[in-house]
Amino acid sequence: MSRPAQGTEQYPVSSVAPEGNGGRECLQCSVRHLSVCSALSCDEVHALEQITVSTPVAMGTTLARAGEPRAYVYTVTEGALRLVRTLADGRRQVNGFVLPGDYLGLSGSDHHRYDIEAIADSRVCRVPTTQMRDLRQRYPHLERKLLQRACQELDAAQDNALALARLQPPERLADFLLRLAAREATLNGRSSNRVSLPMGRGDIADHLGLTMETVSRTFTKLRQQGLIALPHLNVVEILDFAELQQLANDEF
Amino acid sequence: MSRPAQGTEQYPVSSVAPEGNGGRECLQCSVRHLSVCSALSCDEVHALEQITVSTPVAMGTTLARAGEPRAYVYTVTEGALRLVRTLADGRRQVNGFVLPGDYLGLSGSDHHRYDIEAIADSRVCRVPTTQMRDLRQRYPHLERKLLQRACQELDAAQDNALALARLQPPERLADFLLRLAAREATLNGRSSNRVSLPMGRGDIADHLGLTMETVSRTFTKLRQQGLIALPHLNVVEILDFAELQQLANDEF
DNA sequence: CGCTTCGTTGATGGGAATCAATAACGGTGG
DNA sequence: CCACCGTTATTGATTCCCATCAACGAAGCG
Repeated sequence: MSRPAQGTEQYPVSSVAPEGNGGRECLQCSVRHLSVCSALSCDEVHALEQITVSTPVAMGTTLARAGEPRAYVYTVTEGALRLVRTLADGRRQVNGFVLPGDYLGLSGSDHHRYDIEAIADSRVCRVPTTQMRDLRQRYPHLERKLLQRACQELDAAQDNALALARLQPPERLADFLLRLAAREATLNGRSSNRVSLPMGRGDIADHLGLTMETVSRTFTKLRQQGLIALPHLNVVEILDFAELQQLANDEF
Repeated sequence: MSRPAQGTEQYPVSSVAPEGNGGRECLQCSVRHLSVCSALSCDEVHALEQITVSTPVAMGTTLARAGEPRAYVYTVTEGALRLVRTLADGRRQVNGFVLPGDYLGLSGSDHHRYDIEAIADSRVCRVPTTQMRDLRQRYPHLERKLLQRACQELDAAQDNALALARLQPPERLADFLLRLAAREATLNGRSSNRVSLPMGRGDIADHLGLTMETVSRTFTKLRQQGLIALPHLNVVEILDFAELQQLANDEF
């Protein structure tokens, strides 16, 4: 069940230190993950802190199920989750992967539209939707940040649609890897050629609209072409960034 | 060129009547198309009105091109437009169709990400992005409405991604037709079995990630199955709503 | 060390893309 | 009103690629 007692996280230390209990240790996530630090005053951050609950989520756990009322919004501080939709006949779509820094709660529906499943031991910050609503009304800055974020996600969703509609398997995979790399880069502050894949091949397939076999073959192909290396199953090393970008039609 | 001098539009009449010039005749679109009538005060509506310019856009005209700076946001009051992205090798994606009531301007980028092309003689209301920014800051209601709209579009974009990733051609087309029908229904206030298709087969194909031939064949198939009829090329009559919904995996 | 799960590789078939030809539509001018 | 033409849509024949089915191999875990 893994409550990883690690000290490796390197958040920027805030003036209010975490105190180790659930209700307190999440100031960082509020600041970091809603990206509101520049927009919120000290009072406002305190208000956020009051209603934020940091929760560990073990790998394999389902945080929410499609159709359930959306009682909470979340920000993710550790680990990785997937957003899954399953059709009646078993066809599966992974709409996206939720990584540290991501906000879960931008939806027009008051019910969950996806299963939210932890694919690694994770930690999320939980805020009741009702309180989030109050908070948004109280702090226009917050609403502005959320709108900005929603617009960015909209752009990303549209890029994804292009990939699904018109790109070939190798192009899709290249696009996917580059996006992952970009996310890791912004998250860590530094760019690296190594990208970790917390998700399995099947998840990648269901995200890219392919089968697991095709994903596997495509990995092999990219490896044989010298674009990437696979030092471990879940680690990709990007060998030829430029070529990969060209393959992914990265002209934007 | 077509400046359709028609009197068929049936907007709810507001207290400030249109005066026929460009700067004035767009109160309706502000009210109707940003869906802010319930949120804005009279003063606020006047402020919107001041900076709104209604413009005719002839069929075939390109309103904006991908890569250009986003100088304006738009609301559409008449006609239909398409959002198009074209890859270097000619592959095309139609990200969506913009119909009366839609808002064009939710993007995290300060450059256009799509070509915006009129597929019918249209009319749009134009607001400079700078002024829109001011307005949003002044009226939190407006920002709230925009966030809500962004969330709805996000949901729609994700539904679309599911269709592209996992649905078969007949399912995709069924989904597409039902969505069009739903939009027309909310727009007209009444539901109808007749859906008009302002876009050509090629546009539908590039929207659904198929070829024009497959779209055509799929129309035929649905017609032969008795789910739809095609009284004209650009009009679909939905004969079996329930069956069509089931085909589209409309369980949401 | 054996088991189970997950990933890779191979062989085959189906379905959409492609290429090609015909048919329907819409606008124009006689 | 109708004949003509360009465009768009439909239908047909073929090809190719991905999904499917199946077997093998690798990795994590007890």
